[in-house]
Amino acid sequence: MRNPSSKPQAAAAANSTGAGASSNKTKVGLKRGPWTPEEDELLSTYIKREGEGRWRTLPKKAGLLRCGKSCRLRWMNYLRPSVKRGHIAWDEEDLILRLHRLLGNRWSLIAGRIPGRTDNEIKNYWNTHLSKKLISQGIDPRTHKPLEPNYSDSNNENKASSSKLHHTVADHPSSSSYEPSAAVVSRDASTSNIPIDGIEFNSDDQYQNPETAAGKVHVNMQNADHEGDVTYGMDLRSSHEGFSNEDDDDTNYCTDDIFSSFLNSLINEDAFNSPNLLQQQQLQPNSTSTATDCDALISSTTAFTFGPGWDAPSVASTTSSDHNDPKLTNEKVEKQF
DNA sequence: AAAGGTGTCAACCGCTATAAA
DNA sequence: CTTTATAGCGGTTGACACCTT
Repeated sequence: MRNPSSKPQAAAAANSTGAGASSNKTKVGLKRGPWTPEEDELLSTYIKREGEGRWRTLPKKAGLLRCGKSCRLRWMNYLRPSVKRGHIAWDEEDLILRLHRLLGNRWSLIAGRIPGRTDNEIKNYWNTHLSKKLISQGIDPRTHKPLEPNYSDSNNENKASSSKLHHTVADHPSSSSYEPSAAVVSRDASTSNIPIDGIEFNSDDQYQNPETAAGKVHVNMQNADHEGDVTYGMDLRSSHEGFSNEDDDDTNYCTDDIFSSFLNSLINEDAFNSPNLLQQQQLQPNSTSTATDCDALISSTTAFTFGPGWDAPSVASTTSSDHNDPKLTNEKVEKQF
């Protein structure tokens, strides 16, 4: 991994306009591009003294020639003490895979479940590593379903002709159909026994595609008014400090808690290793079984009228189509309840 | 060794949601 | 109700490092 500090210094020397600075809407007098150590110091010092927030006025007060948005991003993604940098461990990778399958490209939500990691980092990691990894294993990174047989080949051809493959592949996979045949794909060197939700690693250290894995859980998360959309009945807004929100009122706290439990349950292999769990719970709605995360799952699915019709892959599928509809933000999803 | 291709990641953009005035 | 400010999100870009030929 490159030394993050090297780039800003080089860029500062070159007075670079910075990455992604393609727009001609550059605001006069505002610096853009990579941050210098001096700017980092100014921002850190100011925020430690005055706290976060008021990003619009912050640059001026802190003596920075940056827009507030840029300051916020720099703080959130790089300077915050809680930001963990460095290689993403295999267990984190597992978690990202699971969460992505559940949530799609909800990077902030995913990041909120992985302490110290930022949405930007996870997004980058997904685009540069995981999507390619899944493709190489014959899995559509958007739907987490098996790719069509020729996908890989045609993809490789594209790879040869496009240096931006990791963008185009992630955003526009061509697979619209697939054969739900035994798509047992090999996993890399990791020795994890932790099954991804619905994806179970077998004794050969391979994971089985959710479509073929036993114990497929169906939870109806579709809303009649938004067929195909994912509708979570909880506060989906992420917090980079995990999932705490000090401003939450009781209701929000409750829903956030439920959502956390719900996600935990989905992530937790128990929920998927017990395919009859939902059914059992529904048959015994007054059951006083032990209060576990699975209970939270059940209660949340009941509370938010999730019927037995949702399967995790379809969530990934539908959510991935969501990003063609940017209006369906987390907040919007939340509001649907 | 040089040139061109590819991968990575920080930073940008446009957009939406929410709260406050 | 409208406007404005703020916060936050996902997608995209481009500089730089590394790899391959």
